[in-house]
Amino acid sequence: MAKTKRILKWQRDPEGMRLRILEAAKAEFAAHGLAGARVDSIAKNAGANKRMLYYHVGNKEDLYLEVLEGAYEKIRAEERGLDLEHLEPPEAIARLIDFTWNYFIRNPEFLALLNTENLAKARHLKRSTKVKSMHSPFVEMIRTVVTRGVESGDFRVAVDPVQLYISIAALAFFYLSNSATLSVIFGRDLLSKDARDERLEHMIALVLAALTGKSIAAFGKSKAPKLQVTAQQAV
Amino acid sequence: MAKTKRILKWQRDPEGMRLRILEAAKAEFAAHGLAGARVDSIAKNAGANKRMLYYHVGNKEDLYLEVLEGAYEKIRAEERGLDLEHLEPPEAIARLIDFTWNYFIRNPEFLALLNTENLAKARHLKRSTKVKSMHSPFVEMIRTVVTRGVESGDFRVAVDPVQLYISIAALAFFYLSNSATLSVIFGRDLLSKDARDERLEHMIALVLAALTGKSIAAFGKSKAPKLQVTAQQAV
DNA sequence: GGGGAAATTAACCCGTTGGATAAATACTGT
DNA sequence: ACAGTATTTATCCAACGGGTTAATTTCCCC
Repeated sequence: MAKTKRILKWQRDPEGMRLRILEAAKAEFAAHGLAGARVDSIAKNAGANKRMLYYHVGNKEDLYLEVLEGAYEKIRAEERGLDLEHLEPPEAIARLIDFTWNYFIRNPEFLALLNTENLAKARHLKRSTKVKSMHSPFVEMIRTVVTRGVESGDFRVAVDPVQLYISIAALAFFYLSNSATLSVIFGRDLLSKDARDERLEHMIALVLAALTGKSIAAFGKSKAPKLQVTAQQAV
Repeated sequence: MAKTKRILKWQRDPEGMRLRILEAAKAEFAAHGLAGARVDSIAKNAGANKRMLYYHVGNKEDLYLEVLEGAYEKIRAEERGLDLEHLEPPEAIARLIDFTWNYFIRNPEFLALLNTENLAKARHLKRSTKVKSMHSPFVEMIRTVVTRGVESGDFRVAVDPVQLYISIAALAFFYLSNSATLSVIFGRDLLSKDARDERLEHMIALVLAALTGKSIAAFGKSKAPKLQVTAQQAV
């Protein structure tokens, strides 16, 4: 064992390399869009060589699609863990809003990637086999909550779960995705802690007030637990 | 006057040329983003040549900023014509939603441009002198409506007009801007006539139900006048 | 311990793109 | 008719950017 300790110029690590490439690609595509992303920049940030991208994943568009699919998989996986079934319907909706909001805050690249894909008119997503099947379970989950809410008398309406989900996503997504321009226009920092707390309360109050028709004093799951907010104050 | 009828190879039309350039640039930036836009393509679609872009406007980024400023000016101008002052507050809100929705539908490039600018973290907008001042009047207009609504008893809450405006814009913007990916995911065509009508009703019902706490049978300004919708059905 | 596939590097290729320049030509108001 | 302005045509170019080729290194299995 008295071998000469060879100095390795590099180590083999295909899985790790692949992950680093996808991570760097996600950041690059999110920061600059598909057209603005630079393959060389991805390689460098992955601590790799441009050749590696093509070796492990494929060309720029393959890379992009894989990043996009990964992003969808990630949020759907977390959504599955939400477990809204055994919450009171209003609480379940509040939790859904809270989760969506915080997921978007924690994963700003997700927003940028979706915008990029929509600029491309979902051209890549349409080609994806993985993504299409991932969503129906989640819609059913929301439908169940709404149905339970109507039966229990908590909700006065049977909302289309797709409309409801889109609205919840919209309230969070637009605010965060467009915070840069909105902050300039309104002359406020919309991403400050206070502004974010205020927004979350506003969204929950808006949706729950519409669904229940009541003021919502103690739905609890708000990220600002100190403030006991009523719909009167917070919509 | 027996002049030779000269055959003109081209006409002078600096203003027209400038407009065509900006129009073509708007389409190009909206379709491909800032990085994806091609200066040569803009020139061709403007019926001009590349030299003219630089002669009349400037480089690519100057061109982009001018397009962006023009887009903001246009929507603010139309908003000023909304004239919400002498409507009943709930009707005023419904009209605002209706207008916002239809403006976005009529001007899809506006949505794409905003997304592009947010991808750039509002880098260009921050440099713009024109845009910053254009917005406060509009917020005041909404504040007035809300205040009137609270005083008249129509609204049970004094909403922050900025939050309200962002929410209204969000409900419309996200749906339309992301319609490509959402349509794939939910397996529906979200841009069909029926789907659009349904969405508009949903948005109005959601916001007005939250503000008024009542069912909203006849707020009238909906684009689907045949359907007399109650909040019960439409949220 | 060595052969060979797998992983990685380094170097190169070549079309594209934004931008600049020069010169010629045509138009239009005065 | 003239002068200044608008427009075209032609060309250039340097940087960039996606993609490829060939050589090199590593490491696993026999």
